[in-house]
Amino acid sequence: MTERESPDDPLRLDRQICFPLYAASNLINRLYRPVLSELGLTYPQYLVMLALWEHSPRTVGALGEALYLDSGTLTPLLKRMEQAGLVTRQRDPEDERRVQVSLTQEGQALKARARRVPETLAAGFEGDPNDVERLRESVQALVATLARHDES
Amino acid sequence: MTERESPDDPLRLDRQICFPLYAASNLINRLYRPVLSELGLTYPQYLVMLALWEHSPRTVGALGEALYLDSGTLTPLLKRMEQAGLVTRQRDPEDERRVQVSLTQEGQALKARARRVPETLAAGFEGDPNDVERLRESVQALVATLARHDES
DNA sequence: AAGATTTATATTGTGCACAATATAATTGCT
DNA sequence: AGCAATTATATTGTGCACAATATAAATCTT
Repeated sequence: MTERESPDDPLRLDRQICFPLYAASNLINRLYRPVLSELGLTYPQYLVMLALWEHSPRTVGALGEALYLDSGTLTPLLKRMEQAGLVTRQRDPEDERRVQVSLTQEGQALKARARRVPETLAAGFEGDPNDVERLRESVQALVATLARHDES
Repeated sequence: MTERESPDDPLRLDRQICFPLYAASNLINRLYRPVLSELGLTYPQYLVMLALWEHSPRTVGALGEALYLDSGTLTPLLKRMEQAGLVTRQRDPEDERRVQVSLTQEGQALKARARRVPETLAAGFEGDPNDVERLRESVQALVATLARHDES
């Protein structure tokens, strides 16, 4: 049996800010999974599609900057999406180091089927939409801070 | 080129609540990694240690409930921690279905070396501690909601 | 008490996430 | 022009996360 009752121990699980963010991310992934699987997407693939629906084509690097991911994650993920017929990947003739990722017609068309995803999942978040909105802004601010520290 | 300027499109990346949580979780993992690697821990292993430092032994199921993880994630992770000499895993003689996970002396002793982890990483979060505290409570509340939906 | 049901953990297979490294193209320097 | 440094993506290897399934022990039912 380990020690009991240390309300001021900085190592208590419920005093960490990192843990609820980690748990929330896992739970969200689990919540989205069945909905997105009907579209043939995983959650990270859905994020790539959101980015491309806003602006296509984009380089691998631009996608990574938008999603805070690197090529080690994106390259195999994009290859699977290419296999699925959602995107094409081609070297930029202007700069052969770059790879341009473009939506296919099928990928563009998938947006129509995805339109109801946010409202479908809104139930899982419950509560006052204003609270959710404030939370989103707070976490966005935190992400900006963390990203700044990550670069340096 | 994809469509331009749709500020009210519910599929815009910056309107999602899920994405900043996902990004924050990844960035935190990245931030903790070098610090925890000096302790020989990954971030999920660190969470298991936090849970066990509060209360050991615990069953695999109890750990999973505390961390919102299932046996498919925990079993291999705990085996690696056993290999590292941090925990032991033994079937509960009272109920042979259960596996009790206990801290070893080495695992217990690691807590002393981990004490400075939270303050070491606090810099990455910056800002007013009160703001961070409020954010933690908001995300904890969200996790509770998501967990409730996850069960049903 | 025997069989059906439930519970707890383990296993298998897929897809991230990332550090470290490799490769090749571009840029900068002299 | 020639070569070093930088940049962009790909590859390799490790460790999660999870759905689906398997296995075995405990409980429930009659």
